[in-house]
Amino acid sequence: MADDGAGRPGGESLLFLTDEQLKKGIEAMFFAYRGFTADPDRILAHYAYGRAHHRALHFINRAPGTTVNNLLAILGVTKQSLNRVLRTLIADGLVESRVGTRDKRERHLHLTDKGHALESELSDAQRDRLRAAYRAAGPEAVAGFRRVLEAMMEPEIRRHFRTLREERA
Amino acid sequence: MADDGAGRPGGESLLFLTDEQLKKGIEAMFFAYRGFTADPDRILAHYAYGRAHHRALHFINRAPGTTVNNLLAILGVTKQSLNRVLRTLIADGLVESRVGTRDKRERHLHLTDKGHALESELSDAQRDRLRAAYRAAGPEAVAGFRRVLEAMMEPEIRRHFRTLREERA
DNA sequence: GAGCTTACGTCAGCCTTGTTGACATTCCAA
DNA sequence: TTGGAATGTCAACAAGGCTGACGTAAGCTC
Repeated sequence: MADDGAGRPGGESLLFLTDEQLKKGIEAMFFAYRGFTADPDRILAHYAYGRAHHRALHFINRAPGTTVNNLLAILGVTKQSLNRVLRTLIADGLVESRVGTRDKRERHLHLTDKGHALESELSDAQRDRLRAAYRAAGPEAVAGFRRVLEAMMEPEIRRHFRTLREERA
Repeated sequence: MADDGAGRPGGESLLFLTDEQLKKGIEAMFFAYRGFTADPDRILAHYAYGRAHHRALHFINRAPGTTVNNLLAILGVTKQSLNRVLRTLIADGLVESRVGTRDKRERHLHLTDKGHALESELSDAQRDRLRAAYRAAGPEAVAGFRRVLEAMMEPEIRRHFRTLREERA
């Protein structure tokens, strides 16, 4: 460790950029992500669903009426992969697929009541963990957390992410 | 900027705990984690390895001479799953497995030169992304980022994580 | 020294979730 | 009318999780 010592004027301490600090950050991401998914994973196991189902439910809930192609782009998977998940969700009555009115090739996806119920259950668990973490870390930490996460995204996704934020303010 | 209004004495703004803010946090974690793994994933594809190999290389590098059981606990997978990965890494000459001296039942894992080379390649790419994100967000954001991530981990892992930190200061 | 426990490896089989490639259908738009 | 876009589906495959069972060597305990 050591090197790049104190805070110089105009250039704050760069200790947070040492390889050691960066490696700790990498590990923190790994471990935190595991914690982040642990609660929903436990719940999903009861229903014989997986993370892929959770993600689909989440984003359909966030953008009701979204098209399959849209969802594909957000989730970053192939249509075959998404279709498998979507098929079971539709068959199980959690998701409804409506043929588009303007463009009948498109399918607009909506959660049913049952779908909302599961989405809420998953969402509640995950929010509880995040809320606890936010509370423990404090509001300034949360702002920093969000800034770093945003900077870590692929540029195209970041644009999308920011768009979503504005829409919902 | 934006949200979380003023700081009241003793009890700062709690706007960062609204469901909407929490959902944005959840999405940020999802998208950021994808960015976080994107570069190593691309590199791994060249070598026909996957994320599991990366994780093994990372933690063996971090704790040279670690035992299989140790690694199992950190990675949170079964020994069968780890073994599959370890076997290929050993067969390909990236990892060396040495019989323990004190306890001959244990295998102590080390990276070979070749192993170090790949680990560095992966690590460099991932650190570059994190470094760029840190730089963009600033040192205070980084501190907050780390605090939230730590608070998000499972308690047992958090203890382990903090132990590692102390050892390396 | 006998017997239990631990650490590790391995075989077999299963699941989820990702991938490619090929192909059919529907329907908008030029 | 025809090309291309959006969607769905089939088949096959791979990575990387999992469980269960079994074997071996080594350490520990009585």
